[in-house]
Amino acid sequence: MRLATWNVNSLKVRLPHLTDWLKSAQPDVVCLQEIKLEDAKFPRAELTAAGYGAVFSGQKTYNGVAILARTPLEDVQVGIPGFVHEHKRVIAATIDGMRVVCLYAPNGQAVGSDKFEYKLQWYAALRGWLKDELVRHPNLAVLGDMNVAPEDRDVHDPKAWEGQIHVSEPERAAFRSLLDVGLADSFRLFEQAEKAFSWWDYRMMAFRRNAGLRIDFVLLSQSLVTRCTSCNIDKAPRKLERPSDHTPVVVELS
DNA sequence: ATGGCTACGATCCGTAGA
Repeated sequence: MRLATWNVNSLKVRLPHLTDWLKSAQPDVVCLQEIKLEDAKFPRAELTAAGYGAVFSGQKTYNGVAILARTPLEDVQVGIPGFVHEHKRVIAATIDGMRVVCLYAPNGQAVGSDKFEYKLQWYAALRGWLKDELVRHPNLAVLGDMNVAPEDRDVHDPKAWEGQIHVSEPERAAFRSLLDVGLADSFRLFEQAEKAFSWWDYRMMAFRRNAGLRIDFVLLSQSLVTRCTSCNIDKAPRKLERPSDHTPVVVELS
């Protein structure tokens, strides 16, 4: 079974990239972030033609998440229970007996800003919910754009980024709190090349310089860790014309 | 040199992203 996450930065613009990628990468489940469209404009027909069912929670202009799957998506939940979700950042569904959670974490803008505080509150609520989800669903996969680079090796220039948004200690502690409840960063279960990132700024030729961050993740519960045989970042879509600034992260489960 | 792209919805610039 192949699971993937991809922040597409507008599903409307990236739909051709996505359908091409589904054909070549052949994932069974795909979590999408920043689809940036209202539910009424979700391209259901195109994805059905590609062989995927979908559940989604969208809004105009900003945010929006979706889960695509080749098999039925059941027990769909939108948002974190008890947390006001005026931003569409969370959707979960059960697929083949596995609970799949798709996340788009708040950006946070700048350390100390109101948006930063919101990001930390969102993470605290998320941690509490995932702790309960792990009890209910031993087979739990949490995929998405977490907007945190958890360690210095996930940052192209740790000195330049020190203390900045995405790498500040409160954000890293928030990310680690997800691991503490019983999830593993699947990417680090395996030997990986140095300077492996999942996002590069559109500016400053950042992709060409590999000036990126690793902020997109597939987190797995212990029972799924034992089935995980690989985790890879697929840089190919970032080389296309008009790419998303993020690339897919792909996990194989036996 | 704090900008530099990109997407969006509103116009022909502002907001947001990371």
